[in-house]
Amino acid sequence: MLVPRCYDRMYTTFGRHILGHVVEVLDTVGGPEICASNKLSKAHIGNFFGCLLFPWTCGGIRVSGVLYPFQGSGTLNLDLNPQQLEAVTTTQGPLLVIAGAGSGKTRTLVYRVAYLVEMGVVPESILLLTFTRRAAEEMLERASQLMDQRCRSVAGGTFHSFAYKVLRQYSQMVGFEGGFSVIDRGDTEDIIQSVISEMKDQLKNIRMPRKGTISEIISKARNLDKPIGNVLTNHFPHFANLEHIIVSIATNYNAYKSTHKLMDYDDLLLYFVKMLRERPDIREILSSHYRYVMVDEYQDTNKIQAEIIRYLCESHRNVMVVGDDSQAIYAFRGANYKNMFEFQEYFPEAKIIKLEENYRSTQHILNFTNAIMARAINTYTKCLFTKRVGGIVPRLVDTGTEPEQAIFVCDSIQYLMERGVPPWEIAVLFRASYHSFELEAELTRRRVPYVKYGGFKFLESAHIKDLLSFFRALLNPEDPIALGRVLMMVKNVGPTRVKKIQEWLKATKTPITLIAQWEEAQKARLKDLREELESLGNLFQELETLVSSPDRAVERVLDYYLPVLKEKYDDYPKRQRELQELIPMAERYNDVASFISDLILDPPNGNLGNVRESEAITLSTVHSAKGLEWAYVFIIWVAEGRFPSSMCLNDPEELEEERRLLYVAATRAKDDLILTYPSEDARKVYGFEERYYMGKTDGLSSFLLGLSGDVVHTIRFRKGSRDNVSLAFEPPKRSVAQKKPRVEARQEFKEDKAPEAGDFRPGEKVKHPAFGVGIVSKAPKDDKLEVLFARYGKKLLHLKYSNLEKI
DNA sequence: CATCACGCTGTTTTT
DNA sequence: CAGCGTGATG
Repeated sequence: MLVPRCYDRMYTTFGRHILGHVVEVLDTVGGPEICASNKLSKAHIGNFFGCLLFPWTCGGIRVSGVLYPFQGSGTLNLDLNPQQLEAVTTTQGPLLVIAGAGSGKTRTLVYRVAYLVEMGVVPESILLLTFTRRAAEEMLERASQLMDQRCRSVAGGTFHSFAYKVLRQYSQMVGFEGGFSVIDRGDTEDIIQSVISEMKDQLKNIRMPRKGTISEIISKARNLDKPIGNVLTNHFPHFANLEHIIVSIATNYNAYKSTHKLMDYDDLLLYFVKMLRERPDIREILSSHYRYVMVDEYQDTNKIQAEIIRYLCESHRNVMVVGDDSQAIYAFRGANYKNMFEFQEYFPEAKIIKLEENYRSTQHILNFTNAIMARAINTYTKCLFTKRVGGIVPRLVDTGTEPEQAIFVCDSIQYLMERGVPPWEIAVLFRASYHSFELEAELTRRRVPYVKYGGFKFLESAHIKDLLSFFRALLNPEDPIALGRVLMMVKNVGPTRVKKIQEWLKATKTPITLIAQWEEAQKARLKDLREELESLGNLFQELETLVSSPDRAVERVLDYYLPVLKEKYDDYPKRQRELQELIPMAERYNDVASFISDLILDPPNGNLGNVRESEAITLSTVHSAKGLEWAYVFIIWVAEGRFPSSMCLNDPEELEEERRLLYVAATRAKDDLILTYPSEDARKVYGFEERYYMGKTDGLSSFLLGLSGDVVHTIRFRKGSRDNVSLAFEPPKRSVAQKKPRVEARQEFKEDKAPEAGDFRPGEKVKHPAFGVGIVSKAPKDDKLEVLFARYGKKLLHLKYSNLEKI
């Protein structure tokens, strides 16, 4: 007997797999014993619409071996809600999806890819544009698990990587006949530096902004599609008097790039859109190739990206954009969340779908985030709600000083891990990368492994740039910056000789391999120099034979470079290890050029491979945490001047973005959210801080002032009182007396023996130190076990980390 | 001509 | 604290 109310939850299970689970369908009604089960086959299901009807003809399903008769399946959270389903199945025409935090946006995109393929759309004609390439890869991976391997052929990536791909194909159309190389921000700054030194007679006695600031100004002007003067008055008023100088630096910078066949990140988009504007024929080719376009994180696209989308969809108008205006956090680099609303102007026939049910966080957390956003100046398009009950009210912890903040967070993390919370469910978020330095030191002292995301770039460290410049110089002999960097590594070669050598190379058209023939190096006095140049020439000669085996090329460069590295840095062992990480990365490529361009378009995150990710907690800037989630989230430094950043306090628009940033941070939390700030004067701790924050009031972030006690609980923490940590995590009603035996019981259990996989079977009742009583819902696999808890919902637990007890 | 030691300065977020 | 320019030294 079928229970009809389950229909709306079941009708979306259209594949053999639901998010990686093997699904079997039970033919008859009744208990597990009498259910005959059929493995779902393609034939059985037919197509998606066959699936829609499917539940009417069966008695229940079995998911990865666990039985879900229809009577109890209402809690099964593996499918789509009606809005998500509508977004998935609306494939024709423009579609705007406004998707709140944790509303299953990614799942919707994944299902939509799978659905399109299921409906017979050629995978190569689907284009999925995302914010990072990792996001695209993960979505396509999940879609492949849902459907089949065809989903891997879907075109996906960032706007920048897509632009690169297209521009390489049509490079002659944009005036780059022999192709081009992509440069990162570091290269940009190097070029600006050299442009400035060329212009230095014009610039004497002028106090110039730093090169990083100049490149920021130029980039912002281009991304906003506004003149430099405009950007200066709006964002850098103190440099407004330098307008004509910066404009001419920009002109020279652009000229430099085109003569040397270089494109920066902005160029990729700008040349792409320029080509689309001017060439209806190419528009038509692309538009007929990519028949279905999807864009994720649409609130963080800029005007140029929106224009690119319009051109790409010109003829078919099958475009779905997904975004959330309340999570727009990239205005500083020219993003324009108004694209979300302007979409309807260009696509008036667009269907609009809102996803407002949050599946991630507890209601307590949403109460908090809603309260933060309720005080925003702008009004946003949705309000989140959840069916998740239980959990605990977010805490705001005043930790006194910064060292105590680090101690509190470390104590808390250790407290949680001792109680079985796996490290990958814990994250510490902060506004700016350097905010975590103190915490990192404390974690290192206590040997708590962590992975840090955001801030410092692997690619920007000097040794990596050194290494890459060999390949740059190899691939693009017209790139004097890269070659210059290489030459500077040679002993007794400084800026002057670099310049002379480059001029000589150019004048005599000598290939780099014969660099040792440089006239001046023939002098007997400079024998050492000539030998150095000879070995450099040999290196390049060998590299030319290795262009199609990047891993061997990296090894060869390392042979040459490691001695230089040892000379240059005291901490060379660490740097050497990082460099060697590049070898396995290079192995995946067939040629050096694609290895290098991929590295630049999708730079790897900071710490590579030093810790096993499964052992490590996460530290991340809020920007880098976008789209991710953890059970326990700490947000540190919620202090005025840090979060919001002191740089944004004067501008209401920027302050508004800071607020959204805090919203993004808080909505990463599934079960528990803890905010911390040092209320006392932390300035005395660091001389450096003292100067910077002089005259500013630290103290609590204005975003958190005057929140009601229902929304957040305030706690004081001072060093040396670990009780405070338990206070922060345990409901106040529970007495200390009750708490103690629990801990002892756990220790006894530990002495016993570690639980084995075979000890737990689906359906058994277990007790978890932090989550309480639950029922095993999925058999152990790879030491992992899924348990359904009354208060916390489904949890994937690691047997090694969670002290589970059978009861 | 390269290199080193010194002191000053400005601190965000990223494809 | 690091990245920069400056001036002294080899």
